[in-house]
Amino acid sequence: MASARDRILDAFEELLLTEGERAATLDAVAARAGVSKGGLVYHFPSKDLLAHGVCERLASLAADDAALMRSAAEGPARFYIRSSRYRGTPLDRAIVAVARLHQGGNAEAVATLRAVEAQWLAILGDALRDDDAAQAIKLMGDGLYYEALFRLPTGSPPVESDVAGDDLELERLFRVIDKIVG
Amino acid sequence: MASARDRILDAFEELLLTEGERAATLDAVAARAGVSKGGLVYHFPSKDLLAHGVCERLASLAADDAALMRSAAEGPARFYIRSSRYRGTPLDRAIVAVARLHQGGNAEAVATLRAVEAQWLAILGDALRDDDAAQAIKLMGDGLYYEALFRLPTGSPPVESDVAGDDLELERLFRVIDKIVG
DNA sequence: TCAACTGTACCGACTAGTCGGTACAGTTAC
DNA sequence: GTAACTGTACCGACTAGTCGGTACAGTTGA
Repeated sequence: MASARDRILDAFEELLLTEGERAATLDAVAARAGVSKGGLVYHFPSKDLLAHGVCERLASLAADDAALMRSAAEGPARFYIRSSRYRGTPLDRAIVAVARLHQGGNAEAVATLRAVEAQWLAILGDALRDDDAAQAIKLMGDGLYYEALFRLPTGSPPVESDVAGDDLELERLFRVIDKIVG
Repeated sequence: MASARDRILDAFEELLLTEGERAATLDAVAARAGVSKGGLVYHFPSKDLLAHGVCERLASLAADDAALMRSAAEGPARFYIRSSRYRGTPLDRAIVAVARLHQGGNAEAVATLRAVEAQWLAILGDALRDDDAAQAIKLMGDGLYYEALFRLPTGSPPVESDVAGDDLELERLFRVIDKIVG
């Protein structure tokens, strides 16, 4: 079993994803993590520190992802679009969780997301050597996340979408991207 | 002076935009609208009905916008990208307000936004006769809104951005779009 | 014509419940 | 013996919604 600290962060993320920021109360997080409220507070003395934990996790996962993106065989643009589709990876979950925190007015969440996105845009710009194309592709990726943000929340099933159909959609987007960068 | 009902809806939108969903409490809305809480409740007996008022307003503004988009001289694609940049128009404000309501778990908000977006995608598809290009352009527009959603909130200045610079960015996006639809 | 009444618009104090956070005594595992 | 908890009781701030009341323009009927 994962450490209590990790289970608490997982539970917080999960609640942010599936129930929204308002429902992610300390009591609810403790219950889902299988610890008492006292136990939660032992690890995270305030809710801000809990949010900080999720932001840290995002920053770390995003740094790993950036490294993969730079060295991806298919190139950063395809890699970026591919990974912009919500797939429930740890990085996906962290991004959406932090986006929800931002909606709740958490300042660190905005800064963290901005840093992550700036990094992506920089990698796209470096690889494509065309700032306009990089910006356009970045926007398409943002759009995919925006869609995910609206498909996910409030008690719906955990989004186990049609993978074959999604791959088709991805191929279509790749063809459009080829027109942009070509 | 606008009717109390309209002032209340304006105040609710404004608070959703600038302070976020959590801060848009009944007391705060009443104070900003210049009515008492009792007066607010007279017009909107529950918070859900207040949200319903904003959703109705969005649906109406979006219908007007769809008509303009269909008959735009520059074509629906350029019109869509142009209007996807946040400019603080009544439609912009209504969209962001409803997006924030969605984050707060309001079911009607999701449905309203989905309907509006489906309409846009349909218009793009009809005009371009290319579903892939339509989807890509739709994503770019979503991405622009996603950016706006993250630039706006939590006590920041009301976003009066550099119009000349933005127009340049728009021209660059248009050139990318020409590659897609060409 | 004027008293009685109706409906609309609004005020502000209050209530019941929720949430973040505190406090602390006791338990378990290494 | 100490770190990592559990369980419970509590507090203060805040929030949605309630409720009794006010003001006043317009209508009705003798």
